[in-house]
Amino acid sequence: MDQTTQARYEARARVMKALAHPTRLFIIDQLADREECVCELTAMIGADVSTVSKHLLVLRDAGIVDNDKRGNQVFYSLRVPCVTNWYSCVEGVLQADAQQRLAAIR
Amino acid sequence: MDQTTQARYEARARVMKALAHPTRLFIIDQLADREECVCELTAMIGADVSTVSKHLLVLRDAGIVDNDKRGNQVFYSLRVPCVTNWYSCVEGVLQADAQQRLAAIR
DNA sequence: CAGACATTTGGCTATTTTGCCAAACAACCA
DNA sequence: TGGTTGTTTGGCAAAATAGCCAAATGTCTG
Repeated sequence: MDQTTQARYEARARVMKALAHPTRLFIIDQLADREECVCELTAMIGADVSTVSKHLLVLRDAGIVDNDKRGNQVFYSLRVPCVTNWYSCVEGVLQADAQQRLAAIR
Repeated sequence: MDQTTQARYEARARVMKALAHPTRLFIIDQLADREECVCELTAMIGADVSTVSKHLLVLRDAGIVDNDKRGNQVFYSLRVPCVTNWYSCVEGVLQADAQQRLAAIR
């Protein structure tokens, strides 16, 4: 694998890695409909604000969300909405798994 | 976030996490066309065989690949091909990033 | 300006992930 | 059977991640 190829896969992996956490996937889902402030997301998630803030930073660094400071609060929004399309595929993986486990039992 | 919801996001995150590594993304790409043996993948990747084997185990545990032992060698194949569709979206994230950086320079 | 509210940052520990080596296994071949 | 090839497993050290608390920053309001 040459260096250019390797760099491309590393860039892709950085994006994937940013999404590879339950809390961050939940955030993505919330932002699919509309932007939300950190306070609202924190209330829904039920973790420390600092924890949520760091998750948002990860998503931002990966280029997946944008943020907009308005007055007191900071609103986050999805920059690349297509990430929500992945779910059907992820669910496909999970369902294939479930079916295989069922088949093993029979 | 109730427990059922949390469990769902954790399941999704496990799938995403399995893909969140440059080497494993490369493997997925190779398997998009045809199955490959561990030896061939190892040659292409240029890491220790044991390292490649462990990456394949991660993908297998996540339900993304299947393996088939034939004689001496083990062939891996994609079980859920749709994962390769994500690339266009990931590239979208990366390109949006690049454009934003360009805009910042101007 | 002082206090309240919203968010980020620093720092720390616990946990997970990675990648290599060495060793174990498994299947083939002479 | 003994050696060779292909693959997995165990173990370990280095690096990355996660989540909490405390403290800093920024913004509004009285």
